[in-house]
Amino acid sequence: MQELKLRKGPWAEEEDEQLAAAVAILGGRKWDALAKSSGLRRSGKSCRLRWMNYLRPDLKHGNITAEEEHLILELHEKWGNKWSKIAQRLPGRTDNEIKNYWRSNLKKKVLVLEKSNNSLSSECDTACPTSMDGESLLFNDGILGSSIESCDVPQSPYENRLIEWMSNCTPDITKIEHEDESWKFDYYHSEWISEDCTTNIWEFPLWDGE
DNA sequence: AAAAAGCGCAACCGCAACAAA
DNA sequence: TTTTGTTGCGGTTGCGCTTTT
Repeated sequence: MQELKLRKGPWAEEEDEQLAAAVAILGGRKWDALAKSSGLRRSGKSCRLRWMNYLRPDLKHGNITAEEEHLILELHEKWGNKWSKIAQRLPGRTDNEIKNYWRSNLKKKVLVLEKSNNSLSSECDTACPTSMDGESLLFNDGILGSSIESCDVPQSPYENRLIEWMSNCTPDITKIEHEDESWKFDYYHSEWISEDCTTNIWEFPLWDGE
């Protein structure tokens, strides 16, 4: 008996309904069995992915907020590309969503800022303060914006919009180090906080003792 | 106005870890 | 203990839409 060829590519609305019904009855486990018994011509793997990344009722379907962006940055700095681990700290967000967001937004943002910092440090040394009272303040968005303006470096419209966006958005990406490593800079409130500070601004703890 | 480039996102692929037989 | 099947993860791709030239 020849098996029906499995479907690939975008999911149709009927398939979504069929999958949701199957999960309601069989539960979100045993994806292979679910795929077969539901009549969907999809692999269990594909069903799982569709459910986890799109159909799950507890998913958020809006834009990533500034708080979430900040948390992603913090956690990515700490854990690297451990997207599923990062996603666990952002309820309603999927690893795929965070991964895509990082690739399309934050990575570029970080690279541009790093690149800007490098060029500024060589071309506009006087415009970029590098230290303040024992703290190594490499740059922040205000300094970056004004420094770039003060430099005679040609910019494309795209760069101008990017810089404008970076200047307006909060929190920004900065690289600030405190001489006491147990202190972290709270980008959201723009202040230094102690790592063992009991007042946590986040719904979820950033440091889990690892 | 049209072509090219950029972007965002859903989905696929390969691999490793885990569980069951 | 080994084999086989399933699940979960991270990287990558493809496609449609938007923006730029």
